[in-house]
Parts: sequence; structure tokens; C-alpha cells
Amino acid sequence: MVRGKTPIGKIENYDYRLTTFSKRRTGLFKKAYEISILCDVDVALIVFSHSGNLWHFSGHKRIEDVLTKFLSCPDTQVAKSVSLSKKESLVDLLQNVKHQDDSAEGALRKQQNPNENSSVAVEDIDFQLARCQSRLNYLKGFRRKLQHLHRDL
Amino acid sequence: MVRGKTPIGKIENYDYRLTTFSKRRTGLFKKAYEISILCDVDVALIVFSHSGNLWHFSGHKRIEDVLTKFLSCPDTQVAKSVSLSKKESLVDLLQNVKHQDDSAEGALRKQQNPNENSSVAVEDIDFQLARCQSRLNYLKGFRRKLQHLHRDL
DNA sequence: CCGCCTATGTATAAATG
DNA sequence: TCATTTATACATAGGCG
Repeated sequence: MVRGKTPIGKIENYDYRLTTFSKRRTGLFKKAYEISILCDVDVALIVFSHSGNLWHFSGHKRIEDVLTKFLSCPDTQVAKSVSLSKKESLVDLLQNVKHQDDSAEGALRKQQNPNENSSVAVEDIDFQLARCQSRLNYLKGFRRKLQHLHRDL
Repeated sequence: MVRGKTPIGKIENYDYRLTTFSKRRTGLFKKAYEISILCDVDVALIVFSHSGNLWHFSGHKRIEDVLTKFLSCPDTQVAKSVSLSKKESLVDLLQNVKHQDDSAEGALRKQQNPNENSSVAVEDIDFQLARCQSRLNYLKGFRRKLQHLHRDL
């Protein structure tokens, strides 16, 4: 994101990808550490590189305790964590994106480099998509477990 | 870290702490998302606030799969950080439905009509799933539109 | 891989609406 | 609470050793 922002998407060049991974991993773990201290919250962070290397972090508690807490999380909490915050609600997103859309469209006619506005919006959507997909995957797993439980009882 | 850098340490003022948590959480999840895409790596991130709220994210794979990989990792780092018995119990949590859904099971036994309760729980999840899937579809559609706009201009 | 450097994009503390 | 603004601190791409 420096000297020409990095577009979101897999970095194809292997060496660049490794370098970026190393740098961003450092930054990510630092942020995880900071929020755990500053805000006094439990964090568990696990990263696997393609080569199979593993990095992990947890603040305050041992990572297994955080994972246990996560895995034992009652469904009400699951539901909570999944419910959309106002900020993420469709309506807000729609308005937000439409606004960006409009301004992008308007700007396009005045500017030589219209693509930037539009691509920023696409990246935002990609971020929302990834989070949504993550929740969906989690919910699907949870649903499977519930059904297994139901069968067993 | 702006207008007078934040010293590392728990932010004592409750309101500031919440505000900082909200902002940094957004940033942290964004970073986790970015590194998972840019560097094509598996990431699992779990955060619990003191009030018990849960946020989690994983890229590419389901978070359970990343956790399973973590717990089955022969890596010495994991072996060191997680004692064997603890590790086994976590694997049980992941693989055994009954252990994983203690809360649901407990609730069922307290009720006179367990089946109904269970089906309600599944319906709850279905509801969440439907919302999430709907949002996902919407986002995907929106992304397509944006890209068309992008192409057309 | 590990640092260091610099220019620049990003994150965010604090204030304000 | 929630969004915006603004000023600054921080993160990091690209380059070099």
C-alpha cells in the first residue's frame, strides 16, 4: 500500500508474496497484541503459510483456553456474533456503496483516472464478502453439528 | 497512536476503551482479511470482548478446519504451547458433536420437550443462515454490478 | 531471511456533529 | 451511540546490502 497501493488479490510473484507475508504478518501480530492489551480482550490468532509454517498468538489466556471458549460458545452467542451490526446492515451498505458509486460515476466524467474510485468500492465489497462467507461457513458447520446432536439424542 | 501516542497498557477509561476496541477491531479484521488474500494463507482470528461478544474470521477455509489443522499440527511450537491432554480435549470438542454442543444438550435435558427445543435451535441457525446467504448473494450481485460499471466506463 | 531506508498509504485518537 | 473530520502516528512496498 505504499508507492502504489497493492490491489487486493493474490500476489502472483512468489518472492514478493513471501516478503509481503513476512512484513504483514509482523504487523498483524503486533495489532493483535496491542488490542489485547489496550482493550483487555481475549484474542486468538492463527496463521498457516502455504509451506506449512505456523504462527499463533493469544493474549492474557493460553490459546487453547480461548479456542475452548470459542468452541463451547452457546448458540445464542453464535447467533449474536453472526447478526449483522448496524454498520454492516444491507441498507447501510447499499446507501454507502451507492453513494460511492454515484460519486465515482460523477467523478469519472471529470477525471482521467476513473477506475480508482470504482475499484475502491469493489475492494470494500470483497472485504464484506469475505467476512460474510466466513460467517456462512461457520454457521453451516454449526448447523451440521446441531443436526448430528439432534439425531444422536 | 494519534495526537499523542497511546502508551501500551490497558486503557482505563471505559468509554475510550470501547471506542478504541471498536476501531482497532475493524482494522485488525481488515488486516487479517488482506493477508489471507494477498499472501494466500490460512488465517483464523477470534476475539472475545469482556462483555462476552464474539467476533471471528477465517479466510478460504472454515474456521473449524483451521483450528483442527492447528490442533493436529505436529509442529513443536504447538506441542509446546498446548499440552497433550488439553490438545486432545480440544480435538474432541471439534470432532465430537456432543462435547461441542454442551450448552444445547444441557438445555435439552432441562426441557420437557427436547425435540422441539432442538428443532428451534436448528431453525434459529437456519434463520441466521438464510440472512447470511441472502446477504452474500446480494453482495455478489452488487460486486458484479460494480465490475460492469467499471468495465463500461 | 534479516535489517535498514524512504516515500506514501493507512489506521486511528480525539474532537465534533 | 454512530458517523465524520482532522491531525498524526504507524505500516509497509520497493529497493539495497
